[in-house]
Amino acid sequence: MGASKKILFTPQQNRLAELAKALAHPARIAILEHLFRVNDCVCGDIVEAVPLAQSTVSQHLNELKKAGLIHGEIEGAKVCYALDPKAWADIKILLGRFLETPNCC
Amino acid sequence: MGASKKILFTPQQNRLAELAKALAHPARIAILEHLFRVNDCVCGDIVEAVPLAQSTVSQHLNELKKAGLIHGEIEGAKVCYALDPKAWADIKILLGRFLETPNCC
DNA sequence: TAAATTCATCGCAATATTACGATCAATTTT
DNA sequence: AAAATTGATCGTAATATTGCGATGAATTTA
Repeated sequence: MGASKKILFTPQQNRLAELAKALAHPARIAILEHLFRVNDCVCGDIVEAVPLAQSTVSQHLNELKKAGLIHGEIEGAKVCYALDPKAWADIKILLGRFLETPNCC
Repeated sequence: MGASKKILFTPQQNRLAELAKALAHPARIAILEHLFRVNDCVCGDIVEAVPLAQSTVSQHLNELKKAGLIHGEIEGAKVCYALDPKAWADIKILLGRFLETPNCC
């Protein structure tokens, strides 16, 4: 075994875990921070902003896309990546609600 | 290769990724939600709240411990798990600051 | 003391992630 | 048209994660 057992959890729990997973790598944090800074539509200079090989960065971009956090638009030979406002609102609500639950022992 | 290259990123980026990683599994979300609900010091009934084997739950608890989000205190034969208020404040600030960065394209 | 409970850890297997170089298709530039 | 740029994808390899049963150490209960 070793496959994650999504069936056993609620959609909310799975979605929250999925969003967290998208943030669970410093390179992806760095990519998102870069997209924050350059809030104009930014293209593949992301590769230069992250100290990893081009193919690796491409994979990380794909994971962010799969989670719905960003989307890329083809613009000639380049691709324009941008944050997805809808998904971003989503993550704010879900994570916000999660973090603000009254806690503690 | 395959090892994560922490050296290449800032401590903040690594810590944020580490915290996100701790949340990146529905079972761990479920465990934390359970600890939220039972805000009295709760003991190992966590296993019953999560539909996985005891050994697996124990591993997830250990990952939450490693990230500093919870800590367990031995109380006789049982162990009392509770949220760590300090780490929780930490995650709120780091994730909050991250999520509230002005965005978007 | 013997049996039961509680929870961590070990050993194992399956799968996922991380990373890179090489390559490919598409588009630009020369 | 030929060369260069851009960025996705493939192949490969190392390592991490997920999950379970079995076992073990400690404590409780009978």
